[in-house]
Amino acid sequence: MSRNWRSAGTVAIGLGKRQLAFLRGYLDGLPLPVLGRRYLSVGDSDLDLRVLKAHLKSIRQQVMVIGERGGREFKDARLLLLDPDKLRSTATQPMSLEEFRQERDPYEMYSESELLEIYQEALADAPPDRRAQRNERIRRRQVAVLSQFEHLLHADPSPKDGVAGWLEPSLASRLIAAEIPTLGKLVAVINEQGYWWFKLVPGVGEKVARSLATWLASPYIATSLKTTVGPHALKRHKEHKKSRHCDLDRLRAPSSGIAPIEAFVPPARFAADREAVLAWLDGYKAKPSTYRAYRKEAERLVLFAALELRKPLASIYIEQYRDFLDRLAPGNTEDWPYRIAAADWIGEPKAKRWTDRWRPFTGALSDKSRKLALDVCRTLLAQLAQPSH
DNA sequence: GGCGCTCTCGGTTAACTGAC
DNA sequence: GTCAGTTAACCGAGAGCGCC
Repeated sequence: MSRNWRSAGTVAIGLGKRQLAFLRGYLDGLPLPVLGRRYLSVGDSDLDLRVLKAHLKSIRQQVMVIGERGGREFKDARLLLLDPDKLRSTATQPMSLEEFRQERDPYEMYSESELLEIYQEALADAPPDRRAQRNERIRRRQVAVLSQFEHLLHADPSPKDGVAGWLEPSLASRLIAAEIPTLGKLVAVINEQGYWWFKLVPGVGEKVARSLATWLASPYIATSLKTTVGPHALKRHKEHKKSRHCDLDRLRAPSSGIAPIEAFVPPARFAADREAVLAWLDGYKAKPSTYRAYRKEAERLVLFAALELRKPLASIYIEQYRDFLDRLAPGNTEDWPYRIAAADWIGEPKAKRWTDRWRPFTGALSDKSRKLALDVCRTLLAQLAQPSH
């Protein structure tokens, strides 16, 4: 029975108290069928020894994974992989009284009480069996390690935890190979890349990726991590498009403060400008092409006014924006009097609006584009200046 | 996993409309 | 006819996605 993520139906480790009790009983020498009935609730049809051994192997593997959560202090976890039968069979049993009699008193010269006294003296004088003592020490350490695992079972995940401490081993190793070593990094990568993040991880497919994202988004995990994957990473693009407003929840501004207008958080005194522009844009929603073109231009103007001039729209001149557009170019560092570097205004072409890579511009504008931009902005400023606004 | 078609996006340009 | 404002279409690139 394979217990990888495909057959188990889960990517996360799902060990509980019952499984630990199963392992503890095994280490104590109880027969597997007894443990299976008592702790795993397996039916008689599953009492096949091979099935039970597979359960045992799976539990041991998961215990090793959980041991990763404990770091160095659980370096003894590998002791749990030792076969308890071997630990017992190597222990030398003391000679019985009858065997002692045949060896030391074959002709029955001693009375029962005398023989018993000699026997006890011989046992006390016998050299210690070092292997038996070592095995006994290992057994005690096994029990101690198992007790410590009880505590780890209830540990909350943290962003710094390694993926190897929480996920199925082969999955964890693939994430680590893809330079995703921690749960925090995993959430960040999923949010950055979106639903198709798993394309970055060879050997991880859509089904597993979805399962992983769902696990990370579960309330308990999200609360523990203090971060979670966004709704965009849980659904394919077309499915998500039906509820596109959700995108706005996760739009995040880079450190410069630049963000799509829907997510832009301006200083309080400019909040009214942003609202007025959004209201103006609403008037064009029935005309998608116009809405898109106007949003682009209005967005740039609002960001420029709030982040560079730090003035409300009502007090800026269109010439100031013209000067900004004239200077804007990817390599312009010398002839650049503004607060935010030109490079921070310019992003990758085709970057999605809801990613951190998005910027208002993708390069210097052509003459025609500058003219269109200024025309749209002039119209916007004129309409905002009207009394109704 | 590879391939190829489709979709989406930002930038750009051209066409359309109405006022003068 | 000219101009400003508005709208639609096109382009190129990348991502999405189905099929094999």
